[in-house]
Amino acid sequence: MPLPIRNYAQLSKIKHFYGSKFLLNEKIHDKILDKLKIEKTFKNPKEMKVLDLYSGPGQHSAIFYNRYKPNQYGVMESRPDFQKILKEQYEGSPIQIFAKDPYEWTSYTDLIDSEKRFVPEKQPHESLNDKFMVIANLTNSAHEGLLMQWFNCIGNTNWLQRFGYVKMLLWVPVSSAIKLLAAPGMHMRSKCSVVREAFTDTNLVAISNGIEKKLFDKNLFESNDPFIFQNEDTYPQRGDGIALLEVNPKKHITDLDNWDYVTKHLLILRKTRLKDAVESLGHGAKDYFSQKVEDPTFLNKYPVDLTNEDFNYLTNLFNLWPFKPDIYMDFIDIYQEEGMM
Amino acid sequence: MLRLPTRTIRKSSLIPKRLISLKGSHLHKPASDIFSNSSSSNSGVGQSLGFMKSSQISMSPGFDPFDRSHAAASNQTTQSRDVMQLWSLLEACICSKYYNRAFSILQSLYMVGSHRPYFIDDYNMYLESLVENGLISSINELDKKLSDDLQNTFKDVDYNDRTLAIMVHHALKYNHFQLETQNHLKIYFRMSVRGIRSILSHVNILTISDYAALHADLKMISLNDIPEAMKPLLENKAQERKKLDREKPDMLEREKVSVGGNSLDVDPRKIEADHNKCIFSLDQEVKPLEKDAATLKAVDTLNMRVVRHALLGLSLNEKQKEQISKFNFDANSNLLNVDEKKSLDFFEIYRSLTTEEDKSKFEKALDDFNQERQRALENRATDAAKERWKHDFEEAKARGDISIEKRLNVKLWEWYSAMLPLVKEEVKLCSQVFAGYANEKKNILKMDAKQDKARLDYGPYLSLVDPEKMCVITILELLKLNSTGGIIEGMRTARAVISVGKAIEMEFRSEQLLKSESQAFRDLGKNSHELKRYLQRAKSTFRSMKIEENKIMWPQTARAKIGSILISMLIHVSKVEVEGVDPVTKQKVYGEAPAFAHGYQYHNGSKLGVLKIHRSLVHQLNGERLVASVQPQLLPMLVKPRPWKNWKSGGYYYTQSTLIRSKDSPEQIAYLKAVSDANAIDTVYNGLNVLGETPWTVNRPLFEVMSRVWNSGKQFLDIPGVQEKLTLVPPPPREADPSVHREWKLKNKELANKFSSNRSTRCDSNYKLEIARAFLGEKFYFPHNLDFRGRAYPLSPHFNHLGNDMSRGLLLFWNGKRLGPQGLKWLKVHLSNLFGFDKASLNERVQFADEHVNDIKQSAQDPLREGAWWMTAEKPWQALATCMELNDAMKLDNPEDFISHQPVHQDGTCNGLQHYAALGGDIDGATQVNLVPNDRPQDVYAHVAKLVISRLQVAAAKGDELAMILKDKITRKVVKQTVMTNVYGVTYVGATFQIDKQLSNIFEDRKYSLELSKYLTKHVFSAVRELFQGAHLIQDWLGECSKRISKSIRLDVDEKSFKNGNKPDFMTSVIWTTPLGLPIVQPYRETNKKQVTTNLQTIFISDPFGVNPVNARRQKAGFPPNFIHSLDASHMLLSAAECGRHGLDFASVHDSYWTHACDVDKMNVFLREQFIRLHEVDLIERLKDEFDERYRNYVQIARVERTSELAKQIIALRTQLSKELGRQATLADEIYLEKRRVQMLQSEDPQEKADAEKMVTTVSLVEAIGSIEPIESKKSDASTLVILTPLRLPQIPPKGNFDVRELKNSKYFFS
DNA sequence: GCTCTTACTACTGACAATATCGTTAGTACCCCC
DNA sequence: GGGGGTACTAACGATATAAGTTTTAGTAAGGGC
Repeated sequence: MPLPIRNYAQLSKIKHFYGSKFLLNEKIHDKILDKLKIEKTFKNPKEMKVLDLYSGPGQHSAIFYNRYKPNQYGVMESRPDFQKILKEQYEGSPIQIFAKDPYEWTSYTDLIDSEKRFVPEKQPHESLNDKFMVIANLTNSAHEGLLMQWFNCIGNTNWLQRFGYVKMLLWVPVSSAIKLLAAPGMHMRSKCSVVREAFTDTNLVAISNGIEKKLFDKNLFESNDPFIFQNEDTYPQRGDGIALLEVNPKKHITDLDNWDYVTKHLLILRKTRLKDAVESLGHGAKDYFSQKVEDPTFLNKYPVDLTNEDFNYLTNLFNLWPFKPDIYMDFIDIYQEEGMM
Repeated sequence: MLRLPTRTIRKSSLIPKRLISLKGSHLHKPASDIFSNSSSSNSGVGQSLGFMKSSQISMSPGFDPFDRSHAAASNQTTQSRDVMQLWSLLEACICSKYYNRAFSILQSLYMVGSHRPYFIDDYNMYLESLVENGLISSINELDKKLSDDLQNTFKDVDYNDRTLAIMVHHALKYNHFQLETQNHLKIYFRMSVRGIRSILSHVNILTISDYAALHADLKMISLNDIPEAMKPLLENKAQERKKLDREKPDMLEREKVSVGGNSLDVDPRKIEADHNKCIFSLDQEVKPLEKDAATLKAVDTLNMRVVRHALLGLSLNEKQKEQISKFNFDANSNLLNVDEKKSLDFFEIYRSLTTEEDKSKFEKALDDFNQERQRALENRATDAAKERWKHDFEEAKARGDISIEKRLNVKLWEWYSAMLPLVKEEVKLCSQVFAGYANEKKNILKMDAKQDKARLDYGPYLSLVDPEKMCVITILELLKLNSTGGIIEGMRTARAVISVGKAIEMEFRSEQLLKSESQAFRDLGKNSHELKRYLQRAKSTFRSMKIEENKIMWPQTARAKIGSILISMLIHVSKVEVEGVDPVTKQKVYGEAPAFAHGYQYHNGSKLGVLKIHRSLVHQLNGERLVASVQPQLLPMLVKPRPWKNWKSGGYYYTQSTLIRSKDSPEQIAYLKAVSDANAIDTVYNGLNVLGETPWTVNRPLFEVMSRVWNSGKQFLDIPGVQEKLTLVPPPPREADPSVHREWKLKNKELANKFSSNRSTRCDSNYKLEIARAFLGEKFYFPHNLDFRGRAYPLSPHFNHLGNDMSRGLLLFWNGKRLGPQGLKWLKVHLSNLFGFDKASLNERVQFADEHVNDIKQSAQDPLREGAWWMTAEKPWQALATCMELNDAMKLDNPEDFISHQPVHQDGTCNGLQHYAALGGDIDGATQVNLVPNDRPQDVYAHVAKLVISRLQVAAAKGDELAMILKDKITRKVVKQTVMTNVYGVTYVGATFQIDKQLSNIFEDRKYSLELSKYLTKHVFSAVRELFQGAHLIQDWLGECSKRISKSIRLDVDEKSFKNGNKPDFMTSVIWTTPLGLPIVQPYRETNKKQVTTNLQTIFISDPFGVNPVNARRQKAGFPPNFIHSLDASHMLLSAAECGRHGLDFASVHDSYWTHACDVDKMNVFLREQFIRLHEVDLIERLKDEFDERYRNYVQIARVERTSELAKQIIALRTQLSKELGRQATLADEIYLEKRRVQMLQSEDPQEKADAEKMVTTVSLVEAIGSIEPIESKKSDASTLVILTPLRLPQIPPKGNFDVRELKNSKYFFS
């Protein structure tokens, strides 16, 4: 017997949406799932486990459950109004409600390691985990930081990503999608898009209508062919649009600390030729890199145009530099001092 | 309980008095009849203390805070900013002799209409420079130039007497015996605007020779026309001339110098030898500062001998005599005792003198000597540093030193040598660009063109200071900034460039001053000693004038630009040897790397430009004594500070300081200037001068103890130990849980934080100790100025009596006074207080000391013994100093005969609350803070703790769990900080944090203790509120007033404020006048930071001359505590002045007053009298009157229900208005109309006035209704209407009936 | 129905700063009438 | 020769950045009396 699904009109009555935005049209959710074809990864969906973070009112959760009947489907939601409606709707149903805060790392360790209420299968970091998937709604702009951290977790293979390369379906604000999907040379190219490039294959699955395509890589709309839904099918309607990303983690380098340092610093001077920009990596870096980089044209490039491959190359050189600075000193300790004068 | 005879009753009894004083009547006699003692005999100021005069000035209609008086040219911000920039550029161009550019800047300045009246000053500056630099070759040429300029180019400008002074000075360069010259001079004098004297008053233009020529040779002026300070010099000059005419001066003759009437015969040969030696040593060690330094040197040399002979004339023991004869009294080579062996302990000598006569002779001689040293000190710092580097470098070279670990100074010298040519080249390029500018630019390469364009900007500034000095300054500044701004091995770029730029500017200023001074007095060379006195006086007149004249500050952008230019050059040349490990071969690798590197760091997603200092250099820096690089403006002074005479004249001799440390608040300066010019704040100056004139010396025995501790490198009391380098925790494995990664980051941040705070306290202690070392045996002073609330602070930041326990322990009064019976008692009380035993009766405290007599002895004799008693004190270093003092006293047969130098403190018990209690008239509160006489001191904190406990017990009885847990845990200590900071407006969260700090000692669980703290804070707050009910009502009232004021609008508001439609920018800051007449302007405005492009990166800085919207939140939060602080500051200054008047040495740390032990009783009487004097007037009521007056006609924005009658009327009026305007009427329009109405109401014309009375505006509608309270609405939706209402402040809360005069006999008020 | 408490969302000055891009305003030059 | 338009540039403003999250007040709603 399928789980009941509440419609837009019912769900939009909820008092607080806590700054998050949800697609609340059952039909469109179905179309998106059609498009996603998660069966390709999860050969036997009935054996899979799904952890649905910041599920909100849980409409999509029920739709997903009804469609795939996964082995276990957990929603983690900490916000009272959502908790309330989830309980009303799904308490006692196959959808398990975890009243924990997805923001807290301990929520996961408690759930998985201590309470063992939701234990995904650990698979080697070789190909996508075919028993475990994460769905999350991070459309609250305040959660952008969390989104980026989750991407870092892919690099670190910790958090939920310790169970292998775990596919994630992430609802994010369009602005975050633009940041993450930016290609080399683009206006919004930044470290987080390099992170995405380095650790994942990410697709744009669906997106609000009325978004300028040119904000994305021009090939992206062709290759991903995202489903475009109407803003009227989302709630709350005010605010920017949202997008659904399909994140597929992949194999990547492991020397992340140096990589992080090099990438971060070079992207500050994104339009300064590499030969000059490298000097900001440390005392005398310009001399070192000019001497080590063999291809003279390479140093004439701009950091914003570099691919992750390029950054890996530079990281490698940096690592071999005898006089490289201490990358762990690269922080500022709180603002103190300054008496009166 | 509070009895409430309401304020109205009280008020009525006060009204007659207030009315009189409001009118400023002379008839009003101070209410001091009650105290017939001397406290209010201070003539003139009397009871009003300055408030009335001052507040009237700053509210008078003619006063505009945004006028140019403070350096802004008009109330239009952009214009004032432009003027400022033009000025500084003009000055720079003139000083760099870019006269063409200067002239075109003058033309731009001329275009600024509002600046026109002051334009002539700028023109004079230009003219003076032309004349001084010989660019005018004849009298006629100058005449022609002037008439050309003023008749054609600057038509609307008239010359003034200063212009004429320049002309006169110029004419006198030619043979003045020629008739033509004389004719010109006559014409100039006839042209005078305000009389000959006015022309002659320009002592900074006319020289002594000029005066001499005019007076003696030409008889054109009489002696009386000549400024007072110049007369004696002139007379002397006349004599000298006569002598010169008669005979060759006899060198030997003049060796007979007399001091204080004692003629000292000296063996001429010996003196000659001295003289030569001295010249020799000067040439060897320190390069002469400038070409005419030779002349000055001769004077100094003579002076030196005088000082020495004066000293040798005193009754001294043989050893002292020997020391004196060996001591080199050359001011230049003996700036300060860097080398202890060479030094002379003046204090020791002074102390050993027995007769008053000897003492005064000694002090006179010392003061003379110190005058020279102070001058040298303020002017020679950079040269001294450079010479040291050079010396070390050459020594190393001589030794053939090639070690990797070069001495720091050797490196610095190398950088300096490498940097210098670059700087010189750049300066050259700049002047080439300017030459090009003169011949109309020609096209060059694009890149170069861009660079040249930039040079046009910074070029003038770069050419002002000698390149050598700029190099030294750059290096020193960067080294000094190491590890500031939270960067582990480096500094913020922004700070670095600004600091360097500022240092260059400072150098320029003092160089300017020195240059013009020696120019002005160059004809007065070899003269006798008496003349020096006059010369000094004349010089100080001259200096004050020069300093005050200077209104120009370089814009931040200019500072940043030259700073960045210099820094990038230094980055380019400075290299250090480095070693590293090859990650592949694991071999050690050696190389060379830039010592400084520019880069960025992220913090919370925002980028921060940093200048990193290479590790290998950082290690070296930690070991060095950096005292050499302390700017002399930051040291105590060897002579009495220049007394405060007006708002920017006082303090150091060659540096300008302002009375108030305003951080970029032109508004504040404007108010200050207005009252200062009207001489309305003399009481403030008096108090401040007393603070500045207290002579100090270093406690040598204590210094020696500290020194030993320091050199051990170990942690001791509050001195952190030496730490090698920062070792961070290695990162966790990649796949560790994110929370582990986070922990790791936090841990490292904490480590770094601890490290750098340790480093900086150790560094700070190092500064303190090094400065103390330099001032061992010296007599010195702390020049003071005020923060914006009027609290006094010493200008010298590192080492002063406001510092920590260590600094305080190191300081002694230079003057000694016999203890006497009371002195001995107070010294003991002082010791007891330092141990924290300060809530007992005085006798008990004396007893405390008596009981520990052995501990005292032991502490004094063997201070570093393990577990010595003094270390257990709350303020150990001061306790040790007091132990030593007591011990020395007790060695005498009669300890009361002991001459004591130890400052004894009297602290207010929670001074803020004392003022609040006096304001609110709370009897309970007043009792608790010792305003009411009592036989033992009351302990507020304990009392509050008690109140809290009883509250908790009540709550616990009702079953409150938290209360049950807490009720036995409350001690005095738990609540102390919160009670104290409550007065200063601590937030709920802040207080919770403070309490948690205490509770976390008791409760393990952090979260739990935080919860408890939160709960407890609530109770503490309400307990304090209950105890100081009146005080809190006042606090609320103050808060409400400031909120309304900072959200009010002036009628002549700038239209730009309404750019956001009906949500205008609020521009009104809270302004009040302290009882002493000091206007206080809360400087909390939005900062308007902008990016400024520099050579290295853009930096983000605010323009100090912008007038930005106020930050209402801060205005509100800041006002109550600031008001109280302004009162305690007033109280302190009054007490200081009073103590000064009675010959007491006085110092203060805000609410802790210091004097000699024997004078404590007197001081206590004075300070209580002054407190009463302050609070006799109902200050709150007066404040409201002042506010009502100052903010009369201001309007505020309110919301009323649309359905109300008023709303309907207003809507109708607005509709009508819109129709008339042909567009939607705005609030700005309404304000404009209201302004018209108010203006017309004040009109002289009866018709206009009558019209105005009939006029209806939206504001007048509200006014007619009176109170909008019944229809006021808090909501902001369609049902409400936004309207303007007149600004109305809330009613003053009722006052309790504590009478402040009771205080008179409360001996524990301060104790 | 009223007041008081709680909780959420709106503040943001500590994005306690900087690189880069886009837009606008201003200026100079050229061409056409 | 003048005026207008165009082209260029300086100047200003806006925006993204990284990635544990952060106070604090004000307002709305809710619950208790």
